[in-house]
Amino acid sequence: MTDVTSRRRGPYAKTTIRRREILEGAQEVFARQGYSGSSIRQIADRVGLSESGVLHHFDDKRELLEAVLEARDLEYLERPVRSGLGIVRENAQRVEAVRLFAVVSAEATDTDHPAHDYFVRRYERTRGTTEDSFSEAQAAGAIPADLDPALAARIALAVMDGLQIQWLLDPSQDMVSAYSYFVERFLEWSDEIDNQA
Amino acid sequence: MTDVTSRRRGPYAKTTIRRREILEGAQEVFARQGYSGSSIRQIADRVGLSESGVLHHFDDKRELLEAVLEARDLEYLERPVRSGLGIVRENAQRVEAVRLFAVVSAEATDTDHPAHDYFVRRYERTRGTTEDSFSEAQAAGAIPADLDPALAARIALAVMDGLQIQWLLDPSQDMVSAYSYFVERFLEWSDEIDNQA
DNA sequence: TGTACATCAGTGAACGCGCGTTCACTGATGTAC
DNA sequence: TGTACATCAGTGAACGCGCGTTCACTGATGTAC
Repeated sequence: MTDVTSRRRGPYAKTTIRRREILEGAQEVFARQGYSGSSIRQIADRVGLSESGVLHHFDDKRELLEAVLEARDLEYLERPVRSGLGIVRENAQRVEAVRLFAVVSAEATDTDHPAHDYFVRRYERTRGTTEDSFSEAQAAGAIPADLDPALAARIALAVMDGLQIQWLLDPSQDMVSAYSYFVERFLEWSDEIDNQA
Repeated sequence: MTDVTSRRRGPYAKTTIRRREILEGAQEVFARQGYSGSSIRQIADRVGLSESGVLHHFDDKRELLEAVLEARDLEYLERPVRSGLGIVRENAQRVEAVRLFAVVSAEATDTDHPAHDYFVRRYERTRGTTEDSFSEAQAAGAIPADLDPALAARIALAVMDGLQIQWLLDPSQDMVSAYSYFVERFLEWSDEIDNQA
């Protein structure tokens, strides 16, 4: 912590930049081809490094995937709490991130997949926070009081994920208007309020 | 057709059975690990054949995937037209088929994937038939007349796909009750009617 | 009912290739003095 | 301000392995006669 370990040099200034570059390249490759369909070679080429150059910064392929997912998650957490529609609007501008989660989460339904536990936990967490938002919205009178917050949360997340796959297969499909329509009819929530959940 | 080509011997009786066995094994493997994550070796082991034994019946890996998807689709088409809820109920008993489509369709969002065109076409078709069902249901007064059939179709399919991913990640999640709740609130459709779309 | 033989089902060895990972190395960087 | 040197970033060769696919083959099957 202080001088005891001050013999350790610590990374150079370039390191942070390089790691970020590698993570960006890895995300693009993983997003397109999934984990098992991607190779370190492809990622290295994209960043302009050798394979061992990449492995100098990340111990192995698995750690690279975990770092990519973690980085994307942190980016999400940094932002203010948004409505579901706000998230969909944002996602519509970020194909790469959407593709990453859609492709890798489907791949990760296999219990042997390196990111299986990660996605199980992630869905639990997302379901929980969405349910809480719905409960709060009910208390505020923004959505119907008789709506089951737990079921509604699962359904709303399902709509998001499902629309994303449709959109990735056919980019001309408009995710935002479809989700907006769902919010109107299912949550009986006008576009203007658009604050939570 | 008749005697002109009668010199051709045609496959043995065993062939049909073997091909089916291979397709079943291939489906299980593809469903778990996707296309690029699976190997012919894994499939051959499951059926009790050598790699070249499998390739005697199917020219290459790509053709094997196409045959698996086609066989699954034919199976679906053989059945009578069912309600969305009926499909979900059926799917809840067939993890393997659900997993196959969920995993491979996500992988196939990449335009270079061998099944990309297949899934693009499949979604178009499914969207179309679902929309038609909704229109008919509206004419019959079974669902609200002011519902947009096209948007509702996309949303209903999205709910199915999204719930499937949640279910695959956590098998304790009940797809049927969640979809049933969606149908009640979104289509304002009581469980009893349960006939079309 | 018997037999010849074309075509089938399936094997095992071999191929070239890309994979993830290791290792010894070279040069750059920054710190301690 | 200068210098020694530990630690860094990154390379290139090598590894063992599994991959999809080919090919020549062996034996089983079924048909024609």
